[in-house]
Amino acid sequence: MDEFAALCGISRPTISKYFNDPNSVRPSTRGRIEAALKEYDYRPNIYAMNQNRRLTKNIGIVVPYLADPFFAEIARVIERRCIDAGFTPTLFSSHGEPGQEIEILDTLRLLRPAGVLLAPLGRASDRKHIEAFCRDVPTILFDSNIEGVGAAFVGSDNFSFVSQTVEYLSRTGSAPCFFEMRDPANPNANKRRHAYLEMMRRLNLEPHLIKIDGTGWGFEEIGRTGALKVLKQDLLPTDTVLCSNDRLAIGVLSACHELGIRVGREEGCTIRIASHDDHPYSRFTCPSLTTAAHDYEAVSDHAVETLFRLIEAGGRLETREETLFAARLIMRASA
Amino acid sequence: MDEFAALCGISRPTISKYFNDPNSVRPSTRGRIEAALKEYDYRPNIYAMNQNRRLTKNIGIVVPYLADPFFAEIARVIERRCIDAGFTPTLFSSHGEPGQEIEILDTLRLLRPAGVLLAPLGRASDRKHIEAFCRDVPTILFDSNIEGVGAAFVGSDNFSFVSQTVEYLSRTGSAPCFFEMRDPANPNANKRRHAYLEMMRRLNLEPHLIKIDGTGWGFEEIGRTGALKVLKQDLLPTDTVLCSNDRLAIGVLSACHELGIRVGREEGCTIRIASHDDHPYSRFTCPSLTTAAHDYEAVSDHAVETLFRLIEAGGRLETREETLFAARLIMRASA
DNA sequence: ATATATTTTTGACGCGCGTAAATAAAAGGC
DNA sequence: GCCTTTTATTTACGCGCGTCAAAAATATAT
Repeated sequence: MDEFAALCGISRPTISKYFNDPNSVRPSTRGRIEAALKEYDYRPNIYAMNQNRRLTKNIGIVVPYLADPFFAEIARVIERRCIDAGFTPTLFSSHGEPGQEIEILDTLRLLRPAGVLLAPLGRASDRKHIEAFCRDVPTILFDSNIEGVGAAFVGSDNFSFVSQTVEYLSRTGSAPCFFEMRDPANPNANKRRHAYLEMMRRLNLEPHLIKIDGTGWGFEEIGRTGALKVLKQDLLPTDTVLCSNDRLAIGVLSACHELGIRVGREEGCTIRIASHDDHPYSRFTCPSLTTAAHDYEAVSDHAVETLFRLIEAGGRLETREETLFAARLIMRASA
Repeated sequence: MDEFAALCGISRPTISKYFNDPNSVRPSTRGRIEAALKEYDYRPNIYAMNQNRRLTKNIGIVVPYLADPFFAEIARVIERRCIDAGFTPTLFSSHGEPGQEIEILDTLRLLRPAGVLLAPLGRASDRKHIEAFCRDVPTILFDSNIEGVGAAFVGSDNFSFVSQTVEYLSRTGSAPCFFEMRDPANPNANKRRHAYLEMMRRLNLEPHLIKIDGTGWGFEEIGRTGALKVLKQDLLPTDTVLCSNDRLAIGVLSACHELGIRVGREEGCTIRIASHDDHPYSRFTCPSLTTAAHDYEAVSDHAVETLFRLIEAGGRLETREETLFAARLIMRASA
């Protein structure tokens, strides 16, 4: 920066000022700087800038598992929003490991981020550690909530998801059973089960929970194995299956195909399958998957906007906001 | 660090030395530091460390499109390897945009990475810019090659992929036509087309290329739309389709299902579909997808190991190495 | 105990930048 | 042209650490 300042014949502090806000210097000065900029392609070192700045332009984005296209997609949208707003996002994935999540938060502190958008692992998360982090760094939780932690939570309204699918399925055919992992790591899964039970109660229908075994993030395989077992033993209490999430449903569809069971609402189909999330691939499954869609855009936008508000407010909001977006039922071929 | 040094009653340079290599200090000193470490959970600021270090422990990982599970998966494996080797990887996605790729490389310089693992966008990449980057930063290209750029390239042998699928398909049924995008962004796609043509020549079979329109990274949708058009107009020259990659194939499968065309090698199926990549979802498609698998592990491991060698060698290798790993044919239900 | 080798400490400088206060220069108004 | 306001410069310090050279302390060998 010293060299560059010399090259444009302007003092370094003025250059520094320019990079913090191009409009804070006189137009003539700005012109000279920008002319020199074209010639000598200099750019300030953002990591050195962050060392002394009162407030950096860094934003941390943390997702639990990036190899899940759902998170990959939401991360992509959020990243873009941050860049467009003049921030420098850095993306981290916990890769499903609580240890990694802790490590990431510890590293993130050193970046001195203006704010963080955190989608926690869920039940596996170290609550105390995340709490401590949120006390020091302005943080918005998204996707999965941890009660009372972070300045705000932005996510989807699980009841809205399940109520729509249950209502639709039971209106157009037999009432659904609920297909889920026995021990789901994600708190949304529990909320969805409760929503299912509540909806069935309201509709005066008998609920059936099918809990399958399996751990980790390989949901498709877990769903497939679980479905094979259930289907082979003919344990399905109804011909309509509502899966907790699309990735499980993808596995169930695969199992059905393997067993020659035709899925859908067409003539000749013996089972209907629906699910939740509107996973990027759910429109390409065979048959395409009837599901309840997240309002990706709304969740991303609102999470980012809330973070910006939080940053501008100096890192504190008056009350902890919880914003939930309703789902949109997507009727496709599977149910 | 000053404070922490005072707390353990040891000088700051010694602490600094400890963090660079715990074994470089006397065991008794090390013991005292580690005891204090437990008590006062201090950790050095990696971004400040990187400012003066001769060689940082940073590694940059750049992929073209993280919402593609193929890259998400490979990034996950590579990240893990780097962490295990004591490095600090930072992951970036170009999100399919050449501008982003340039931006990422420019930002990456500032991190002063010891090395970079770069999977370029391909044809859309700004070759000059990447070349300039590689001159300054030790870089290994992976997945898609840019001739002569970077210290080495690690990828898969496209001929091995296509030769195996073509051989298998033509041996077990009618010879395949080749289904691809008209204007693929990825150089591997071109290599695969050439491999297809060459294999058909060797087997003395007539080649058929089916080129479909579409741009961007939404390959499934492109494949689906293209296949719908081709199938509806009955333009398929043979009952066996070899897709350039699995994501296109997922779209083709979806189109077939939509049109009631049964896919597979079983009785009653009218079309066979095979593909390349062994995408994480290809085992869950309906029917499951016959494909040629990347040796993910080998590519990841070798890329990382080559980078470590490059770093230890001071950033230069004697000659530019190109390592290609053979594919493994995965026979599933679709062909 | 002495000499030698090893480790640690001290002190000082640098990385690339932000920031604050005092001073100097330029712009605008009359 | 002079005065006031705005903007730019100078100077100096700080961030959290690496690194180097010289001096001091400690360990090892004899």
